[in-house]
Amino acid sequence: MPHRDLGARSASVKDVAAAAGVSLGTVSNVLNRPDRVSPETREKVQRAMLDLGFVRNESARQLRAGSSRTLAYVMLDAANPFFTDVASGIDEAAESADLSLVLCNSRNSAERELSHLALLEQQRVQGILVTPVDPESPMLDEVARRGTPVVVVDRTRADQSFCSVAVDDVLGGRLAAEHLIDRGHTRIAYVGGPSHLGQFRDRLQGAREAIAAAGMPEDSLNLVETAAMTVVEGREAGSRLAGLPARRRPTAAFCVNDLLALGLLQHAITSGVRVPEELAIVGYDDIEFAAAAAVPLTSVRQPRQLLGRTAAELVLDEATNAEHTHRQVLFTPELVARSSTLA
Amino acid sequence: MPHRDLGARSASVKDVAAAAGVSLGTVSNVLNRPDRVSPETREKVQRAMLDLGFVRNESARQLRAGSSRTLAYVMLDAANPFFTDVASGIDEAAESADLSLVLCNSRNSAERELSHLALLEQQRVQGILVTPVDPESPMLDEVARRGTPVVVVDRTRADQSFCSVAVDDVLGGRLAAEHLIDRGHTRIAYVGGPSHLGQFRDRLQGAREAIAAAGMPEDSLNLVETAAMTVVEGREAGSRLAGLPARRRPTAAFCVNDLLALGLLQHAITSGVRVPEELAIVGYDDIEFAAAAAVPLTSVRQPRQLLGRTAAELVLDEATNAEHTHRQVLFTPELVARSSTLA
DNA sequence: TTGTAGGCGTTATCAA
DNA sequence: TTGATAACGCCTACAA
Repeated sequence: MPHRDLGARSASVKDVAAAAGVSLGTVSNVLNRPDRVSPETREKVQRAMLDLGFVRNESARQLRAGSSRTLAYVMLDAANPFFTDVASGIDEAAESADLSLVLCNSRNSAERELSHLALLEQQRVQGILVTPVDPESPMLDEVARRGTPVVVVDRTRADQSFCSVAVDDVLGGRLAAEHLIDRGHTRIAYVGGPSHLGQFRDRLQGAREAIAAAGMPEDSLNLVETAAMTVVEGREAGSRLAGLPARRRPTAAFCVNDLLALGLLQHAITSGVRVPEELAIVGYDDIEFAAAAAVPLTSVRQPRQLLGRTAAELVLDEATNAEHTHRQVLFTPELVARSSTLA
Repeated sequence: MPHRDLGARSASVKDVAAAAGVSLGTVSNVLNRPDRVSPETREKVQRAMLDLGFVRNESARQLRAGSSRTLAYVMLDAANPFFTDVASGIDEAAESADLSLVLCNSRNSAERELSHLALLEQQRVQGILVTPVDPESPMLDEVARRGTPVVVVDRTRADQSFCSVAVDDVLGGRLAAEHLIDRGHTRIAYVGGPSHLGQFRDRLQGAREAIAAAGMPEDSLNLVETAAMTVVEGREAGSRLAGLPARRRPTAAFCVNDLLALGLLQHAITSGVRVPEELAIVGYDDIEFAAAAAVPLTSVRQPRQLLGRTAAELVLDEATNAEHTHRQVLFTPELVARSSTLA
């Protein structure tokens, strides 16, 4: 004795028409051009819709229309506040354009990313924003080639076959390292990974440039590679640093993102290492929690919301403007100095 | 001179059939029952699909099939790590069931929530998980009545007309207050808001029960109402507390969530108030950043991922099992004591 | 193994 | 103002 009709197909315009005693076309008119139908009929039809619990079938609608009213953002890691801020920037822009935004989380898995992209493409979304696991993934090209606008967010591609919005990571790395050098540090850890990530490499390059410009030896920079950019990995990196003999131990650490920096900071504090006196720490992203940390974190700020908003605008342009040309927007990061580097 | 055909309709099975020189049914077979078609034909068809950049039209597919393969979670605030953890629990369960999860963010706006719900309903998603702005919203009933399974996450309803998963907030409030009472505090601030939120009220009730059980006067609890549960509001609450004359100023604060607690902590630190000596702080949720805070935060932990996973299982049961009956699952919170309350 | 036909629900066109 | 009809793209019987 089932409690509920599982297969109960919901009412269609046809059912509504029958119930209201009008034709199917009239119902459609009530929905789409209410002014073309007399008040009484309109009311009768609306009454029937209510009674039957009529819900427009978006699939049918879209099939007919050919395109949807939604935008999608495939996030790399929804648990990282950086990306949720980017998403909120996108959301804003989507709302202004009267589109709704759906979020998909690839959780750092290329496979999940792939299946999300495939589904979104099949759903004929207006455009896809994506922070890809691997920006060089050929899937991105395929999706774009088949006609869905794709914009790469917070990453760049070697070629210029996409619109992208990103922040100058080399500059950001340079700013962070210069700041530490200015404060007199000569042994600096560079904490992050995995090392194949573009951000890891770019920020490292910037840091190296700063080291070189200061006339310091290359090995002033001590690489501490992590498996991921999470708080847990940051703590782990902390214990690795602590394991070094004091004379070789860095007096400062530049972390590729704030989650790592927070983990590192946490390790330092629980093991009695004073920050910044014994270990200065610079993070990256300036997420909200950076300022609220044990020791407020010096960090490299990126314009997160702006990043998202701009990406959304680009994808909309690509979706609606036949004259669209790809653009690679590069924003400038900014160092925010706080106690974690200021004695 | 357009660079691109905007309206270019993408290839359909019919086009593929024509290109491959087979019938439409064969193409469909290649897609859905590849074994029923000879290897050569199959290859020919696949070649054509590749050449034409064929992408299945999910709308058409769904229209035919009647239902989609996606689950949706309408989040209250994607910027709150608590909810992203819940989301990841849902995601896990969805993945096991071979459904894909889309996330929508209502950003605390009833209006946005409404439009997301409407669209999801029209899209005939398999089920909707939602942490509503207002659990009593009639829209939830309507959606459910029209046939889309709806599960309320991290909230409860007065009636039992939905499946819901939540955590015992009264108990959580009691645990937090008892902990502070045990540590000898007699003037405790209760920080949170807006005050109409169920969580605000339930946790407050729990705190009051603890106060009463300890034989303390009711006004041992000092309400500090905030406009939202964010870090910024927490800071603001801090300055309000600081404004009280010392003899009336609470020596401890119980914050309705960790974001508030982090903001409060941040204010305390920058204004030289020692935590926990001068002000003990308890948060709620035990988000990852709580342990990494300036002073590691005592907090009431909720089983976030489990919450999500359970909610997903309930909605799937409702979607597939005709014998389904609504259940209200209530999990038990747990106090995690850290330095912010331990001198 | 392959081809043909009908229908899913909506919308728009056209005729009444 | 209202009603009939065709089409969107896919899938599945059923027929060849």
